[in-house]
Amino acid sequence: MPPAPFDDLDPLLHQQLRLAVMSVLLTVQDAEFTFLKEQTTATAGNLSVQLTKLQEAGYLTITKGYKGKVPQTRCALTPVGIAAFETYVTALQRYLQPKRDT
Amino acid sequence: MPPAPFDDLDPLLHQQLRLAVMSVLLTVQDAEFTFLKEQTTATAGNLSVQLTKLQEAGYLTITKGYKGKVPQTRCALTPVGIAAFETYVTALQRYLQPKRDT
DNA sequence: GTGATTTGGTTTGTATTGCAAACTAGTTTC
DNA sequence: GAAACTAGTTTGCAATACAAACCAAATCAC
Repeated sequence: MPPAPFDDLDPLLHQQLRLAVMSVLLTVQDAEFTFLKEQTTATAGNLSVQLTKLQEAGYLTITKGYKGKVPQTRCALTPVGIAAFETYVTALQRYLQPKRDT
Repeated sequence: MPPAPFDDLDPLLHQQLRLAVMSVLLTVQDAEFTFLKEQTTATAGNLSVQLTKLQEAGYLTITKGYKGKVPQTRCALTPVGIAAFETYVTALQRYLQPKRDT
C-alpha cells in the first residue's frame, strides 16, 4: 500500500526563521544572538521567541554570559538538533522531488 | 554586504499539505479531489481549504464536473504554480545546505 | 553626576493560520 | 422511503508567527 509517500515535517523546523537559525548554527557551531539576528534579518523579538522554542525542544542550548559588561547570549546546536535537522531535510526531499519513481 | 543569504519562502508553499498537493500535481498533471485526499492523507475539510488558497493564488485550477452523477472536482497546476514551486525549491536549498561556501 | 541614547534582549498583544468537526447536497442501498 | 455512503464546504477554535512595546544595564553627552 504505497499511498503515504509524504512523511510529516517537524513543525518546529518547518518555519522560516527557525530553519534559518538552524542553518546558520550548523555552519558556525556557536553564534551570539546579535549575529543570528543579522544573518536572519529577523527582529529581536521574533528571534528571541523562536530561539526559546528551539531550546525547549532540545535542539539548541542557550548560554547567557557577558562580553565584558554587556550581556551576551550564545547559541549552539545539540546533537538532537542536528539529528532533527537531518531528518527534516530527508523528509522534505520527498516533497521537492516529484516523479522520482519511473 | 553578504548578510542576507536567506530568501523569503513563499508562505503559500511553505506548508505541509499545500506543498504535498503541489508535489502530487507536478507528477500527475491532473488529479481529482479524492485522489489528492488519499495521497496526502489529509482530511477533506483541510484539503478543501488549502486547494482554495492555492487556486486563489493562481497556482492551480479547480474544475468541477460530474463523474456519472457524482460530483467530481479536478485540480491541475498552472504555469504560475509550477514556476512558484521551482522558485520555492531553489530558495529552500539555501536553508538546507549549510556551509556551501569554502 | 544626571539625563539621553544605545545595546541586548524579553514580554505582550494581535492578526493569521491550520485543522478537524459539523454541516450540506446529492446518491445508492435496503 | 429511511439509512448510510460519497463528495465536498463552512465554521469555530486552538496554535502560530510576528512586531510593537517594554525592561535593564551600560555608555555617551554635557
